[in-house]
Amino acid sequence: MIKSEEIAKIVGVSRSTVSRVINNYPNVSEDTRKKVLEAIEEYKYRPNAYARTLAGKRSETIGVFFVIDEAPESQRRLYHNDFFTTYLDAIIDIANSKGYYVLVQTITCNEEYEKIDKAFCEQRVDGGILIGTRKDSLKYIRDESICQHMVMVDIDPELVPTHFMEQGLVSVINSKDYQAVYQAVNYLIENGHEKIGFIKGLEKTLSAFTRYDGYLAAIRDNGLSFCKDYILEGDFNQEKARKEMEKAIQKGTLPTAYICANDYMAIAAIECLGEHKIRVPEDVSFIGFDNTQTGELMQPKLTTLSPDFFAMSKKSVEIIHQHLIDNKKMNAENIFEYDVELIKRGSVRKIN
Amino acid sequence: MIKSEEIAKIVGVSRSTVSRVINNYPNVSEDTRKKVLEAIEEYKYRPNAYARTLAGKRSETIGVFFVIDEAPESQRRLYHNDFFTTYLDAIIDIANSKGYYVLVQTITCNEEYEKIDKAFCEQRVDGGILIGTRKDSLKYIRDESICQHMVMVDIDPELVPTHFMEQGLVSVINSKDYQAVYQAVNYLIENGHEKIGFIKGLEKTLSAFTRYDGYLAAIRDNGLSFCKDYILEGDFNQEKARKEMEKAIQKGTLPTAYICANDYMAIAAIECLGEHKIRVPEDVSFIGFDNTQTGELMQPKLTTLSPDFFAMSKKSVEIIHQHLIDNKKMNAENIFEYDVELIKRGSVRKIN
DNA sequence: CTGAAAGCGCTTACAG
DNA sequence: CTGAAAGCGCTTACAG
Repeated sequence: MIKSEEIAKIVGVSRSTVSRVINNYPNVSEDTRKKVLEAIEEYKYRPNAYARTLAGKRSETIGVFFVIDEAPESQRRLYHNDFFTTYLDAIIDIANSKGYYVLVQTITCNEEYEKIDKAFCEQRVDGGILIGTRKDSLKYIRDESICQHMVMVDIDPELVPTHFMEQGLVSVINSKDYQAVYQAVNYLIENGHEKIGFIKGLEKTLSAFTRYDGYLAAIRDNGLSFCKDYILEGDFNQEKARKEMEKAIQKGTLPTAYICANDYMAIAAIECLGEHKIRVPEDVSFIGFDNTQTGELMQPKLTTLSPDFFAMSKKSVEIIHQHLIDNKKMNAENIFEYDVELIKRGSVRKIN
Repeated sequence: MIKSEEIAKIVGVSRSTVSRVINNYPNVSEDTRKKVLEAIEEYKYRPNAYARTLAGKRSETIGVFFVIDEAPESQRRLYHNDFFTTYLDAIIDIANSKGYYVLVQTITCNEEYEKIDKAFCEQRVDGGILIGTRKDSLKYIRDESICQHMVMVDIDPELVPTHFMEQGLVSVINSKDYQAVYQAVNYLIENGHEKIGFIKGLEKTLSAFTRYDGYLAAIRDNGLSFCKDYILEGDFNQEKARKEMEKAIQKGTLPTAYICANDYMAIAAIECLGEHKIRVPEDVSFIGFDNTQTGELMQPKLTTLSPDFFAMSKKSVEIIHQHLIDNKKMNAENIFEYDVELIKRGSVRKIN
């Protein structure tokens, strides 16, 4: 591997000058710059990233940390989650296109929040994106270290310590889940539904809470009576949703429509109903959340709430990029909320 | 951020000794080791990864390079591909559990193969996994640089230059797609099918070629006559599969069963048939490839060929891990092939 | 078992 | 506009 000193020797300049050319500094004569550039090209010289970083440059790397609850033996932990994969995909694309490397890590238990600190302390990453944040995430993050360029997705801004926010060290990106579900309830009401149920997500997450909250508010504001039997517990996974639906069927306490905290649970619930010859949307209508591919391919196609994952992940990268470029902290404006679209398909029926 | 020199001062030893403790070298007295460890713990000292690498240690990072054809604007490039996401997920999990970091990059055109070189040259990665390799990939990789610890997934070993293989620098991991499709054809024949069609994958990839090859061989070996009309062109994506199926329907040249180079195309084709009131499996039987979640959730559930992605990606990481630990090259044994399982579900019908 | 010194390959003030 | 020197925070022979 050729190094800057050798390039310098070849061209007949000092290492400093080679460095200036590499870093595109202005104080180099055009003639010298050209010669150096040619040598670099000819000898395929590539500056050692680690030496550069040690000497004061950035690592040009963004860390992506996924908080995952499932056991490490599970073969489909990231994969299983459309939210994660869409997000990760977009982050990689956008970060790559801006010249950043992406370092991905999973966090599967509280001790592993340590990994975030570690990545920052070891200077492996310039900024980080924390995804799938649990409510209690923040207390596992040390004040001093992490507080550089951090974007948190799906976390209640209230939970971010004030000094983090004030110093503009942490940004928060959320989708407007409350409004989304509120709108979904209204849509069902417009279609004649009055008995509207809800399948809940994993309690610990903001989105689970907010989605349910939107449901409750909409029910109340529309003067519908709250019925406990219409609420099914859930954790975003299919298994639990299926069991809860099974119970509801046995009890015979089905509403005419369900809103589900995600598509996967909707799909599982619909399957379960199908096994009992209860049909969607003829007997029960369904609205999911996340706009997964499967929801689009199934029959009937699943009506769902679609967050703009791409815009959100793009924003995540851009925030870090801006921080790094300007080398300054965020302004007051460090909470971003994105609209969620109601995608009307075949799983909701108009009733009388 | 505290550094080794300060730890040394606190404990009253030299930096060398601190370094020995960090690296778990044997030549340190138990007493000293203990004291150093305590100071490290107390002051939350973390060695700077970049300094360590520069001084001769490994970067402890594995690069994952995805070759993707779709345009950068596409919002579901990685995500869209179950093969990629499953693979990536498993790699991250396994690599993380062994203490490696994972750097992910996408390669969307020939020029971007450069990225692999760059990551290695800049010493950002110790080893690499190249996924979704096209037939002509290898010529874009420079001999000298890349030739360290590289695992290639889904590439014809014949195409790897002999000196790469001989020096044990590159390993190849494939699934037994030929045998898989061969078996699938037999399964269809057992179920009474004689008119068996095939929807092809993207020509440039090994798996597309091998899967089709397995089909051709099985047709021939079973004495069935090859019918050109039964073969639909494809590129692993739904759009093309749908169009081709539409054409076949218009021509009226449908076989009684199709094997598809992946599940996505099967799903698209089935949808297309459905729009023409042609039912699966009543009128046409289907076998997919990849065992996607969608295939499992649709009605009827898709019969499919399921590669062991998890085992394959695990092996990828383990190979690199072994290389790095032993610091030696691979033996003659550097081609690995994994069985593919036929998962029998509802999309194949027994006919007379 | 331990320490002083050189070195990893860059960047960055400092001088000129 | 350019170069010599110091420094980034580690590791690794070398001596003892």
